[in-house]
Amino acid sequence: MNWGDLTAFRAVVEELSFTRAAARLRIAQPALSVRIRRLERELGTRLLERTTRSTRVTPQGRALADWVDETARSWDQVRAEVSGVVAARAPGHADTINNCPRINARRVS
Amino acid sequence: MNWGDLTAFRAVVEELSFTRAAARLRIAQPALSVRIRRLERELGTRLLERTTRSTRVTPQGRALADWVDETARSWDQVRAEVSGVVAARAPGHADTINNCPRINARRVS
DNA sequence: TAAAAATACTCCATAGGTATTTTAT
DNA sequence: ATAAAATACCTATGGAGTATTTTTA
Repeated sequence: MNWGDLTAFRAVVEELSFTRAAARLRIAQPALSVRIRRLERELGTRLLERTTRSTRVTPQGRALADWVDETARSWDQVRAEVSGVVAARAPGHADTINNCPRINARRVS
Repeated sequence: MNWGDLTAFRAVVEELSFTRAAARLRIAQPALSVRIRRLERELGTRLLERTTRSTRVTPQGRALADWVDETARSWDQVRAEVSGVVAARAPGHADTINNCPRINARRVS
C-alpha cells in the first residue's frame, strides 16, 4: 500500500481533473499521472476514465476513494489517540503525499 | 502516513526483536531502527521500550499495532474488491514495506 | 485546434546497505 | 563480555521537476 498514491487518487476523484488535483497537491501534473497509473497498474484495474475533456470515476475507483476517505479518518483517530492529542482535521485537508522535501517545503503547514 | 513504517513497526511488535523483525522484513537492522525512530518521532510517542535484552510494547504501541492489523485486513479487502480477485492473505503475511527494488526483488512473491 | 493527460529524461532526497559504536545485562 | 539496538556514512533508487508529445472532443 502506497498511501501517497491513494491520497493523490483521492484528490483526483474530488477534483475530477488531473491538472487541478496536481495544483491542490502542490505537485506537477506529470508526477500525479505517474502516481495514478502506478496505482491502477498495482491494482490491475482502471480507476479513472479520462479523456482530454473529462475525468470520470469508475465503480472500482469509487469504492477505493471511499475506502481512502474512511481510512484517512481512522488514521487521524489513532494518531490522536496514540499521540494523546485531540484530533482536528479540516474537512478537505490534504495529507502529505510523499517524502520529497521539495514538495513538502512548499506546504503551508 | 507512511505504510512502510507502520508495517515495519507491526513486524517488530510481532517479533519483539529488531534483529528478527529486520530479517523477516528482509531489510538490515539499522534500516529498521531508523523506520521505528521516525515513526515514534512523527507521532511524538514512545511505541517500544527497548533494552539490549528485551523489546516491550507500550500501550500506545499496542493501540497502533492493532490499528495496523485492522487496516491491513481492510486494505486486502478493498484491493480484492477493486481488483475483482478473491482475497487471500496468509496469517503472518508481510506486506511490501517500501518501494526500494533492491529489497522487493528479494521478496518471495 | 486547443485543452488535458501521457511520455521523456534529468536531478536529488531518502531508503537501504555496511561498518562501527553504544548500551544494558 | 556479549548480544542487541543505535549511529555514521555511502550509494543508489524512485519521486519530483521541466520540456515535450499525444490525444480527443
